[in-house]
Amino acid sequence: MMSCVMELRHLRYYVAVAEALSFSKAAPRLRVAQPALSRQIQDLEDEIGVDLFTRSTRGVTLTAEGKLFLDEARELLRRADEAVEKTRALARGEFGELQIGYSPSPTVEFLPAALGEFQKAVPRVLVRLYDLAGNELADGIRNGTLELAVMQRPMGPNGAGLTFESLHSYSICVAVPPKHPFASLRAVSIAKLAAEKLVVFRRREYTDYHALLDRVFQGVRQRPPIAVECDGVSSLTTEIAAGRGVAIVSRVFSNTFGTRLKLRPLTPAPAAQEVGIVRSLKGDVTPAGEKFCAQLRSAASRLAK
Amino acid sequence: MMSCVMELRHLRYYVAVAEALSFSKAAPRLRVAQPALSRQIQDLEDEIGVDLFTRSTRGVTLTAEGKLFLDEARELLRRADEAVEKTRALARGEFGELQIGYSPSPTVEFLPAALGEFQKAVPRVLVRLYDLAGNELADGIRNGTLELAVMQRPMGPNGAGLTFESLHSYSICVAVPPKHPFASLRAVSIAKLAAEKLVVFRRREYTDYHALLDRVFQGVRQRPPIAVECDGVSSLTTEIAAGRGVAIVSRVFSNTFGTRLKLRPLTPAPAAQEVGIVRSLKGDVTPAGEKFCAQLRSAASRLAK
DNA sequence: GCTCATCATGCCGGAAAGGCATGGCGGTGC
DNA sequence: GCACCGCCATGCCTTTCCGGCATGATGAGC
Repeated sequence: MMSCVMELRHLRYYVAVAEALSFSKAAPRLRVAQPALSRQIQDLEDEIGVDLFTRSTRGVTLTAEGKLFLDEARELLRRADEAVEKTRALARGEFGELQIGYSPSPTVEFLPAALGEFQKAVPRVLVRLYDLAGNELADGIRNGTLELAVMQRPMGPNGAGLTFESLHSYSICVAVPPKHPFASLRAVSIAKLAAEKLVVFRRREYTDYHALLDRVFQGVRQRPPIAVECDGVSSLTTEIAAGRGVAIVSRVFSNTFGTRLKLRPLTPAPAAQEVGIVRSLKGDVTPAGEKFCAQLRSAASRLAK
Repeated sequence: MMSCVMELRHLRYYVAVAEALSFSKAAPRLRVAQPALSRQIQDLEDEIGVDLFTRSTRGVTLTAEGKLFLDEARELLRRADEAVEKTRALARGEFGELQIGYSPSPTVEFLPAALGEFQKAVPRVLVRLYDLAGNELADGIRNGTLELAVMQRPMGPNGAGLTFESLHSYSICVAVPPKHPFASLRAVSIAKLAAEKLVVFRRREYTDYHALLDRVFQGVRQRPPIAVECDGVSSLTTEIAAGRGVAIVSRVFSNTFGTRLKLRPLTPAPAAQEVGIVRSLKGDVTPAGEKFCAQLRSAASRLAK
């Protein structure tokens, strides 16, 4: 009986014989005796129902069908190796897709570097970055859309079902124009802010920012009045530089402001803004995700220096 | 020892288990006992070095790596089937490429029909047609560039190493304007042509045509003078219709000339122009080529009616 | 806690692949 | 033209490994 079905072994043998154009040459390369090879190729030809070789006493030549099948067999073997390699790479975290959420502003000092190094280290991982608001990031992780997020520590109900790993802390400061009286102080007491006007981000888009403000002024009798709400960092910078007021921001903005504004610490110092990795409590992180986290930690630790 | 290498069997088993999400469900479908399946999948996982299933007592689920590998395995099996099928199709003459040379003019009455029917019957065969001069066709077949050619019978040294199979014969006629005295005759004797002027195809491009002329006027004392050489059928038609002379052509042009010219047989009738299939004496014709020849014969035989 | 379903393991039988020896067949060289 | 050599095919035996049966281990459901 020859109810034998085609196996990859047949293809491996076939390619070897077709390349050597000889059974006896191919046999030792395959660590197999020539008669065994002979029979395997016969089985293959029986299975296909087509002669792939024309045998002669001087060796073998490929038939037209044999040439076609050689190409196909090579391709199949290549793809088989590739399939295994891809699967191993996925398990090693060197292949696949990564859905990552982030808040741009607080992560600007280390996320770009981490991402660049990650892509250089494992170029076969496709990283998709999602710039979302804080609660959207948290929801995305909970429902599995996002594997992890790089952002400030989630507060209150927003953090349910999530874990937070702090990578870096930014102290809370007051931003003032260079000629403002505060600029010459080493630190500014929160009480003194009552006499200033505040430039803030819009409450609508920046709820986390306003939560921060609430924490800073917690227990203060009179909060400073709001001079203007801004829709972003650049307009905030302009407003303050123009003297419309001062702003409460984290030290992460020091690079953004450059020499246009001065940052002074507050006394007593409010709780610092923590920035780090948020992931689901239960859902697993893929190996690629773990590698990305490691890269984030590395980039953030260099930042501390 | 588990020196087992991956075989298609592993992939077939894997896909079945992954689709059933159960060893015991998949086993009967594969006509295999469940323990055997179990072990084959274990071997596969060992070979890859990655867990593809997460086992539980209720069944199995795919890991992320398993999902990827399932896609890859399905694709591999599909391509393996395809490879075998393609090879079989090639052997049946239902797949591949066909390099075919032809002379357009003498084959116009059956080649287009044969080609159309062939493409309808075996659409997976890509037919490449080469419109070449007679000697180029013969050379192409001898050096293997062309598998066969559809053309007039090769004459003299041009036919060395080739076989010719006649499909249709066209008698040799004289083409005259409708008002020419010859038009009222039933046949024209070759001797009478001496008083006419000849419109001919250019010797440079139409060596076969001039060989035909030589045969027609073989043994004739005085050949008619050549009035003009034309570069194609349309200019030849125009010249004759304008009264510049008459032409010796095969009856295949009767459709081309329509009512603009009249064709009259010659007496004594010269050897007819045979049109058919030319192939190499030794080189094999592929199955697809044979199929094409059969289609040509079929189309040509209908022509005779 | 018992039962049931599911996957894993041990053991054995058999089919298929592999190895060795040999036969058949052309081509080469003397 | 004959002997020799190289190559592929075949016969026979051995080995390997896959498959089947029986059974164990484990967790879910009642």
